[in-house]
Amino acid sequence: MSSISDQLEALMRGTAQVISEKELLKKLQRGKPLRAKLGVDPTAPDLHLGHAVPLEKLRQFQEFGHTAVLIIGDFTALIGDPSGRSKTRPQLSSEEVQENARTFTDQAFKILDKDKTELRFNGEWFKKMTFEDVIRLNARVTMQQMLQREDFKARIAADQEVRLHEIQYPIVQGWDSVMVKADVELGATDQLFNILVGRDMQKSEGMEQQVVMLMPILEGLDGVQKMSKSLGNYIGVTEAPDEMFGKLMSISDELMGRYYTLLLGAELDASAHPMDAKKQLAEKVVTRFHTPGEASEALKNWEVKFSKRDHEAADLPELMLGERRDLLGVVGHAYETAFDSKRSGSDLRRLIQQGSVQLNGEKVTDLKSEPDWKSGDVLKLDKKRFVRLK
RNA sequence: GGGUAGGUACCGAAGCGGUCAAACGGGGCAGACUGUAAAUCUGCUGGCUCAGCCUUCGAAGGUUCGAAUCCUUCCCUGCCCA
Repeated sequence: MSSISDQLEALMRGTAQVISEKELLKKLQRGKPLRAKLGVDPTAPDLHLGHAVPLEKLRQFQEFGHTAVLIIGDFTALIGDPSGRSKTRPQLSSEEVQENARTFTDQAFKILDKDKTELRFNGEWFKKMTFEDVIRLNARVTMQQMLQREDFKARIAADQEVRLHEIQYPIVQGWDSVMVKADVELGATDQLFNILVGRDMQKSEGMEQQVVMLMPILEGLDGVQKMSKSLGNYIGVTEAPDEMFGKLMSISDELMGRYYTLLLGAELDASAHPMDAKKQLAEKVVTRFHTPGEASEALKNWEVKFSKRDHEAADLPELMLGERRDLLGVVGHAYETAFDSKRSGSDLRRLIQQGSVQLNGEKVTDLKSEPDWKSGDVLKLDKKRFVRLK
């Protein structure tokens, strides 16, 4: 068993802000397992590496014998967290939320130890509330407090709308902390405000206040904006090894350092060649969500496909020709069947005319031509997509 | 409720009767260069049976040879006042 100070040091690692370390120490010294809370909204059905950052921290708590309390915000998702938002989040229907919640938890347990996780849905307590309860809950906070919040302030300053339901969000999230008696609440840095409200709520309930533990926000593939599904700059935890590997390889060197600290909890070895370092990063991350075997397979595949550009040897999706034999038709068919991606005709035309499409390494730009398709031919669609004809 | 400013393509933002599928910027995609990187340069960025045609500028009507641009009604948002 590790000492309290070792534990504290490990828990503090990689955090962006903790309020406060002293409180955390005090709680740890008590020797009782802590209740570490992480709330997630099942707004998007798929988890990505950005979500993985706080989940990893939560797992660390589990490893030290604490209880992970994972709250699925089936109720809060109906509101939509305004954190970091410059506009109102769309509200989801209960059906969508239910559906998302399922896939969400399945994926979260790729990281968390399911047996040591207390899974809660906040609809459990909120759906029972009467309007009177809601009013009373609201009486606990002031308008001024809510307006202190940066997101709201900014929107108000920019003359953008702020809907009343949005200012309910922190109150609701805060109440979660009371209901699950959280000792620590984890979250990304944009959760500071929400989590602090939780502390206030606990205080007014005469409870010991939770420690706020904030994790940095992981930038997406573009290296600028935070990783999010809606921005399309994400790596999903369920993505195939090759896909995941490829995406990781496409990040900038600068971003790679971030990923090292936040995803691997390690420092980037500055002496290594950036590409080697990146390959290692990719391999480690893929291992985490798949298996070591699949990870090294993905590495090999990537090298064959992109470093050596040896598409003969690469493991590519196979394509059965469809009805059409003309270039435009085949390319469209390839996107649809091999990559499940529907593109408009104009889009395909553009791609072809701009020289993205190559047959066995040769650019082919005549839309209507009907090349002599042969089994084994390699057709490049765009930078990342290739198929082999069957 | 009163006053006022607005609603334009993925986003921001021009346009204010024809030359508008709609300037410009961002984003995205592609090409060149590379380490499938970044940066940079270039091109593309509504759809289609693509030298042509069809559908877009909050919605529905109307005026006109012709509307994103004018009129009417409606819907939505900001700001000021109450």
